[in-house]
Amino acid sequence: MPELPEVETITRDLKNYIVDYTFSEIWTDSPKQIYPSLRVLKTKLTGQKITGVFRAGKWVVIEIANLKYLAIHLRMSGRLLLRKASDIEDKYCHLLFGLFKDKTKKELRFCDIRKFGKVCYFSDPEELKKKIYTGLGPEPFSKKCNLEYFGLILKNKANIKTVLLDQKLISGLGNIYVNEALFLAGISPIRAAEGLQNQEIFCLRNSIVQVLKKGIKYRGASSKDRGYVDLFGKSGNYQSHFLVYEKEKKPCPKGCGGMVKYQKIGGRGSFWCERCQR
DNA sequence: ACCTAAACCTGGGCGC
DNA sequence: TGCGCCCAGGTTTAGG
Repeated sequence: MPELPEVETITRDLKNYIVDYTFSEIWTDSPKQIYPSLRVLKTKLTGQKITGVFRAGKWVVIEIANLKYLAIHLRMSGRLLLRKASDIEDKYCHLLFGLFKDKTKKELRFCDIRKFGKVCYFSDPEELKKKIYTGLGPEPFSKKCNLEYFGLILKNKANIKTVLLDQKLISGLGNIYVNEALFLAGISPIRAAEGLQNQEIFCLRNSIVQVLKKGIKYRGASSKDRGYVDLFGKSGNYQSHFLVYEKEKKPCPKGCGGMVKYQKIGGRGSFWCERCQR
């Protein structure tokens, strides 16, 4: 259930803790989640050094010596945990990478109750581009994601919420942060994107940047038992700052006297205040 | 071309 | 205690 801030938190920690480590043994009990195969992963990664880690939308990308890549998508229930080899087993661990640097050993464990997550090996930057970046719109914090671009993607008959969740148009937003951003911007999730005024587009863009930054500041949202935790198994704290998400029937935090409404929109749970969000 | 629903999976929580 | 049903923050695919 990780969205941009959760993936960003994991990525930053990975960058600090696994760069310069070398892959040793690799184990899985869920080969379906691996692209192209466990065999390729073992052949191509064993003995290779990690040179960098970065995020692309909701993907964690681990860069390996000679421009090879390991791209990981956590989908709904995926977790990445960095453990000592001697640490007790993690529940629902389906893929495990042994790592070492000099005499220090670690384990990068990919855990995933629902097995929706994906771990992909790409043999060059071209393949990474083709398989990952082609499906991703610009990063919300990037220069490319300016007002002009927002105006462009919002020329869309679909409702605003569906547009913002579309990774091809803008990458990294998920259900939580869209709910929160629309509340901040005072825009109803059921509005058609194409009906937004310039002032509203301006406000929406600012709100998106604001909620994402706040999400990163609090190291992500861990609102459900089986939800997101960071690389060390620790919960984030953004859920304590939710304004409308999971606040059904609670008073509107703007104090308008209305109540937070819940309804499914495009199959996704949506929370908003009908008085403040038009 | 477009939108919706189902599928991918599992386990926790709820009502009976 | 146990069964059946519903739910989940993501994404893809099948069907209308």
